[in-house]
Amino acid sequence: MGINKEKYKQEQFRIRQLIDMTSSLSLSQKDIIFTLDIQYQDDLGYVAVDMQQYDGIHLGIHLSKQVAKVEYVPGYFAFREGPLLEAAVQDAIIATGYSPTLMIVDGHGTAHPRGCGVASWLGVRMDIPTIGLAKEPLVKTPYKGMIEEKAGSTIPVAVDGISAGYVLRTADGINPVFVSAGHRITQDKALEIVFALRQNEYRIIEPMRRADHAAREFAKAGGLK
DNA sequence: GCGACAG
DNA sequence: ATCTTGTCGC
Repeated sequence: MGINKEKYKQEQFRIRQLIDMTSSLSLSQKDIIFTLDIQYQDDLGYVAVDMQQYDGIHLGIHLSKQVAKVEYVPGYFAFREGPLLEAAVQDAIIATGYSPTLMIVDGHGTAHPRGCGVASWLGVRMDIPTIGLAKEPLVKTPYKGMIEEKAGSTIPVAVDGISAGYVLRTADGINPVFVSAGHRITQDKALEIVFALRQNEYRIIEPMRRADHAAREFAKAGGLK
């Protein structure tokens, strides 16, 4: 079963109009950040929602299993993973009582061919600020040989001449990551927050590493059944 | 037509 | 993303 790309494109264009990337989100030390990651076993997603305060205090991780109903197609990732993330976040809020001031999503926000990656999709759907944080680029942008080796170095990314995020070196001499606004945040603020969350010499920020690890362990345990 | 293609 | 052996380096 292939997906209906035309129908999804229209939905991406519709959501793109609703993206707010001019609001200047300012986080306080006690504001809560949810960082999301999923491990799959076919269409069964093991979702980990890491919860921490901006000051670094870890609040816990909420786990839930969600079923994907759409296949993965590059450029349409949000339609596969978005619904699982939304359900998992709702679960986490109900189960823990914590509500996120900001959510960090494993994937792109505006750094997308049609300016509407999974982080933007989720942010607009839930009307919560989001940041897209990806390990690989989706929109081709030159940065190799251009970005400095030093942690903190950046290269701006543009899609159709519009600012769409940054390539960010999170650790000295290590492959960069790709940061972009999801919703209700500026590109610069998204960059600033991701870099502030980098507390070690790892490429992936701590909350994302925790979510990734937790989802992996969860899938390993759940997958034995 | 060919290659590229978040997770 | 997932599958999977070996290998290099701290």
